[in-house]
Amino acid sequence: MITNMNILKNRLMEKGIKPTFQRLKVLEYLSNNLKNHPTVEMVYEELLKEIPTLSLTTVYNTLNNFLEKGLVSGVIITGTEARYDFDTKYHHHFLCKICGKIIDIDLKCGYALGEKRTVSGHRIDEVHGYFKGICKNCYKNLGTKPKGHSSS
Amino acid sequence: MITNMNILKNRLMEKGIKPTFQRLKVLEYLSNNLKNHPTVEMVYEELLKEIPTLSLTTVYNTLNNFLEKGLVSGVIITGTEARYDFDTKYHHHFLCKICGKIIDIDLKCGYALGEKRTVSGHRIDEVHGYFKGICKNCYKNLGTKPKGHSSS
DNA sequence: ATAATTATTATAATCATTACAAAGTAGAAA
DNA sequence: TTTCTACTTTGTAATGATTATAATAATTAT
Repeated sequence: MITNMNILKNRLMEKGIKPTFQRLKVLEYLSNNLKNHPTVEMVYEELLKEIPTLSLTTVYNTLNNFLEKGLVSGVIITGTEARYDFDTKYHHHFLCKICGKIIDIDLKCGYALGEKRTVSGHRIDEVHGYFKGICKNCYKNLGTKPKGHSSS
Repeated sequence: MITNMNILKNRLMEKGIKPTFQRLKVLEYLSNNLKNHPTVEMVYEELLKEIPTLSLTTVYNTLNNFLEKGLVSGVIITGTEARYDFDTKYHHHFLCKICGKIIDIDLKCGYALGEKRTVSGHRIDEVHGYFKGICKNCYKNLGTKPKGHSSS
């Protein structure tokens, strides 16, 4: 257990969110999956084991609520589904095209760090940045597993 | 007419794409809308005026084809729909929460410019970055139009 | 011209997300 | 405790973007 329930409860209340059981559980799941950038489905499937009556709508509502209140941050990277991050500190992401893993990236850049307030004169409210490519680990294994010696 | 048909035709052929009428028209539309970051729907609706038999599927197929061949770049920024950019030079975007306009942003950053080949040891294939906020113009007009003096 | 390949079209299917209304829950007022 | 009210959760249906599929059309090679 990385973070205990009382701390999570306080985090909710600080943001003016009533700490219901479902909300606590969603937040708990996110806090225990800091590196996974979970999708709505991932949160739902996992919590369903503990809360068999849980509704997918509740997970959507809860995550949207958290997002609005700045309790979590959203990661749009695959284009097909939203992902959520317990870590709200400014950071970027790297999506590996092979293993599908999403890796946190810290850049020493005033924009990436959220230090700059404007860009080209426009007021910045959110900064999003991501890379797509092949992660260190998959790249290393590329030579190891030949792609097959089918034809030619 | 920013770019003429022959140049566009050559661009298609260079990338190994057969220059059909529909493909040329889609590419022409993108080249004439460099600053609009059009959605599939925008391309479809506009071209339908010239090509009444055009299918939405063709626009999807064509844009995906262009994307794979690196003829255009994709912009995922609103989260609800894909947008396309004739300009494949590395650049970032700014989405104004008020007017909805997407503005091109050039950052003097090795990552943003696509100069760096790796980040944290991972091989970079694509770089995506965007800001959300209030654009210069909308911000200026904020004071001008009070939001109403309803209650309180 | 005929066959083979590729492109386009139309329709249906899919998938993530949102809308909506019913049912449940918790706390305040009586 | 009971009742009232507001908010939460739930389940189902609707939406909207995108993809799959199969039929038709056009192009290229034989």
